[in-house]
Amino acid sequence: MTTGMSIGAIARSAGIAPSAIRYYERSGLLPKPARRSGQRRYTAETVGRLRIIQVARAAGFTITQTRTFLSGFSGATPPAARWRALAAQKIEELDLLMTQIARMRLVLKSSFQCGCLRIEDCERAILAAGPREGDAGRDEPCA
Amino acid sequence: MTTGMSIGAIARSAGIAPSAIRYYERSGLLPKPARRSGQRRYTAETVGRLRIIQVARAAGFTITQTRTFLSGFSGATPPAARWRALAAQKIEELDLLMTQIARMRLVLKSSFQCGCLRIEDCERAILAAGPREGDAGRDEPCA
DNA sequence: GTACTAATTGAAGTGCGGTTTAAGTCAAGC
DNA sequence: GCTTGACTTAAACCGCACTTCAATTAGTAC
Repeated sequence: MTTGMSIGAIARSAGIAPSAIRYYERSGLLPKPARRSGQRRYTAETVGRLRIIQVARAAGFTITQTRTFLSGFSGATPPAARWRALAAQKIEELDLLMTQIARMRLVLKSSFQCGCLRIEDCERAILAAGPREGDAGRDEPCA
Repeated sequence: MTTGMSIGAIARSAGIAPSAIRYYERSGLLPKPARRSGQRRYTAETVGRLRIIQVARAAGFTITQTRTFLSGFSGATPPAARWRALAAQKIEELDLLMTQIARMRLVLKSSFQCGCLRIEDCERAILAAGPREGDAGRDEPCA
């Protein structure tokens, strides 16, 4: 604690490989940490940072987008225009993704509840609102 | 007219590259279509199939998972055990993903509304509901 | 027949997100 | 001193999901 955590320790506590952490550092997602005789020393703060990175990645951010995401918070600077645009665009993407996932979930759920779903039903269920159009409230309970 | 659609036509109408369609065929996501003098001929049905594939991919299914997903509906066969297990597991993944995306969306939204969010606030917001992080299928049997 | 376009193939290439490898450094314990 | 184990680096490698390439063929227009 007083000495800081090694890369192995922080990797274990974040459930991630040391190689990934080095890769994130190389990619500019993590700041270069202090070193003690050549070895990286991290604080607990970095664990939180790693978790955000994991969530961002799981939400579909690329490494580059995640870097922009993180740098949107840099210091006390209010989000720059570039960051704002990215955020707005990403929100739209996330909304679309959410509806698609919701539909996919519905199909998965109903398909192994009723056991009689055919692929044509699936197409209708998933594609009900079209891949682009924001159709409201057409949640079909197939089961 | 009843000659069916060319790969170029179906690619345009699905908003996807012909090369991707051939790749899907190779990967077993699409059945081998009829041929007229060597060239693939598709029906409109395949457009729907392609859309499902796109949604499945967008929801995070790999090609292999998508194949299992599609084959879960094969013929009139009720979903097999393998498919059911995949579906159950995928639903859990999707649920986790949904909550994470919702949080991410919230953070994105609030961050460019108030313009004063710091990264520590972000960590608290995103990580609020606990670090139940998704699996990456990292268990590989050494066979 | 000639030209042009869109299709065909297998093989090789690409970009992403890491992982693995090879060779070496450091601190501790025997 | 020697060994052990966790770390360091650059560079090579990997799997995925496609894309691109090169050479060829089929159909249509003139």
